[in-house]
Amino acid sequence: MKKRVTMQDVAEKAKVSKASVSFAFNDPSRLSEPTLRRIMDISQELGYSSDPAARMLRTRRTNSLGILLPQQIHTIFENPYYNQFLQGVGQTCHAEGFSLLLVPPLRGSMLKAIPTAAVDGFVVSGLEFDRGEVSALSRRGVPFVLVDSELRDDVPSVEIDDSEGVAELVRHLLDIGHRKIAIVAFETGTTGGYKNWRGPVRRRADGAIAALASQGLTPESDGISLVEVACTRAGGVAAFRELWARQDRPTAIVTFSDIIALGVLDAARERGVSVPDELSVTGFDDLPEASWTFPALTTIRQPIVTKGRLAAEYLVEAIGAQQAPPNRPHRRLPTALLLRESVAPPNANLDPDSSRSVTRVNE
Amino acid sequence: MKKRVTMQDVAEKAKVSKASVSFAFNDPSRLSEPTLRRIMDISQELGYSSDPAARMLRTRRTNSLGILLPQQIHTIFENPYYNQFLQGVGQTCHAEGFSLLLVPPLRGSMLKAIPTAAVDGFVVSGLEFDRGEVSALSRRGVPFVLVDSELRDDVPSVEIDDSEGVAELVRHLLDIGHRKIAIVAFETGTTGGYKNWRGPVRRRADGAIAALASQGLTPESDGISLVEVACTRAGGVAAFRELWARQDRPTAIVTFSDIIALGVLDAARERGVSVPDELSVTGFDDLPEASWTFPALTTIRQPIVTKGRLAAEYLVEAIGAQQAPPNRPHRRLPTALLLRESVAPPNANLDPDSSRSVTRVNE
DNA sequence: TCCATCTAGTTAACCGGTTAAAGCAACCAG
DNA sequence: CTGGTTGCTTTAACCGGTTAACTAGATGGA
Repeated sequence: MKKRVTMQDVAEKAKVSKASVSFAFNDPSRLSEPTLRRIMDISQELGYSSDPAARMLRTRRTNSLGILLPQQIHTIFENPYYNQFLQGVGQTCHAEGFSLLLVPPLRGSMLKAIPTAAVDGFVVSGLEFDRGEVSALSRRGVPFVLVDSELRDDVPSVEIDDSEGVAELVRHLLDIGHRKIAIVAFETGTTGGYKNWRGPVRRRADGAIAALASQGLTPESDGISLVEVACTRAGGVAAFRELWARQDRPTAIVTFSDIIALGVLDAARERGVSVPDELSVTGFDDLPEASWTFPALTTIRQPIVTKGRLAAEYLVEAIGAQQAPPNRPHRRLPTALLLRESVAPPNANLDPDSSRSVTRVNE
Repeated sequence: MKKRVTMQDVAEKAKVSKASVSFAFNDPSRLSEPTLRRIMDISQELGYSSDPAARMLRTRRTNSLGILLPQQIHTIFENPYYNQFLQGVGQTCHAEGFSLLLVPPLRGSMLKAIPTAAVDGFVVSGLEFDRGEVSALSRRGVPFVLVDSELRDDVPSVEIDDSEGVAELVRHLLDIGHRKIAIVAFETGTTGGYKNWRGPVRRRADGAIAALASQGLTPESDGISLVEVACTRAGGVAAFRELWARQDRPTAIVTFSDIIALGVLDAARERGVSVPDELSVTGFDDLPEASWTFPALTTIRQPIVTKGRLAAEYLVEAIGAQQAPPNRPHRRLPTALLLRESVAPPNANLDPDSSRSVTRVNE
């Protein structure tokens, strides 16, 4: 158990000041050739390695970005959405030379994790509503960018047009004749039904409700229902079973995540229900899996990788400009409706033509 | 642009010492009720948030683990292997309350990234041979665990039995009659053919060669070949095309990664080559995708999640014991041969019985 | 000769927390 | 009255780098 080697140790042995040792590593041109060589040799000999914490304290730079996450890390990696999102953030990290710190909730709270992370800024994911996080982030004194949570006008954010994405899909279902539509959201940790939903789920539900309204339908109308389940394949299985057990079965199930939709497909297949002949199913995200399944999933594509990349770019920009308040803090990315095989008109035999893949893009 | 609020500011306004402010946050029981309340109120009012760098410098703790990676972050997230591995590491982070810092190479070098990362220890992945990294890590003064690189006896590592895994597979292929076997490795950045391969690829190749030897075959024998491609689906496609263009086509392609194997399956299907009737294909890893494809992939399962979890647990243990040298630094995990549909005897019609899934476990 | 300039280095003040040790008052037991 | 104990708070020494400002000596042009 030997003592750590510090800059002071090197300086003494090389008979120079601490400053010179610092220059040797950070600005070698300020030293003469022999001095530089001596310092480097002695650093090598003593096994010197500089202390990141000390450097960070003095320079106020860490060279890492933080991602504030709503769930524990191992859960995040089970979710293909985050895989894509982190790819995008990773692109920016690479381009700008940052490391990436994954910051899960500390003792169950995102709030508590904020003051302890040594980062130059935060990308905040999954903040559905503000329990004090925004204020804690401001205190913290580093820039931050919210993703999928346009909570306040004065806080930068990157998001997608959840509402219009779902609205477009639901309009399509209505157009081809569906009138018994079940909406399957993922849980937001609220109680009291869809009226208390928050964040992206709320916006998606709003889009669906708006589209339904154009046909005079409401969430309370016969045949329409809104339920919530865990955002997992198992959640999708549960959703299908619940909906199929009802008197008034839906002809279309609109889920707010491809993962849930895959679970619905699993359960339907298990039950011998043919998709899309007896039931249409839709997803959200366009994960890679969505196009591999049988039948291929009709879904709302969102540019997840781009979202991650842009959020991080935005953040890096704010870090560079030491305080310059961004003048247009919100950035909204479009979605695209991908029509694949899992949707057909209700009670129709499978029309071969309907299985072509068609794309429509918003905006 | 306002100045940062420090502990000193709070202390002055509350008419107490810096130490009391520190106690208010870290050990409130040391303060009287009114003082504590006053300090907390004023912290709130001024918007105080403690500085992680300063705390880290003084306490010598960061509460984060580092993962030293061989590629840029966005590339890592494209690789399902790392997805699983990070899940495992994430489990330990959760259990032990750590954040996770992803540390990609800095200006192309893992070596340069080591001194700048503020972490309590490193899990090192993909270090195929030592260009000074081990020594830099020692200097750095934090514990570290190598994964899949048993480089030195005195450095802790977690790995799998690559050699025996592949040997078992190749023995099986030989048993069922294959004599024309192509081995497809992924690139290790070396030149000069298989004799210069390093790391896991080297060990896997050694296993294959040992198994071949039991039938009097060598890498130079007719029908046997060892090639290397990128560890991507596209790499697998390229490998199939090259091998299939030869005079002496293999009856079995043994790849060192499921990703490559999937590419081989893609290319074979495109070419109208039936697997396993005309060609047997095998992978390595048992990624989730391996069991979904048609035909399901015969592969060597390795416990990736467990490997990540154990490496991190090992690291946390070393961090806790401030210097205690671990007495058994190497941990080797077993592989399992999973026989699925992509393998059959050469030139045989598909035997229905051979498509059952069978498992054999080493050791 | 004198002053400006350049080179190679030094000095010392930070950065913002933590914590061992000490101080001080009040209380208590002998 | 004395010495010990308890409860609350302060003092001051760190942790290990970075960097603005300064010095000393050499060079050089007028």
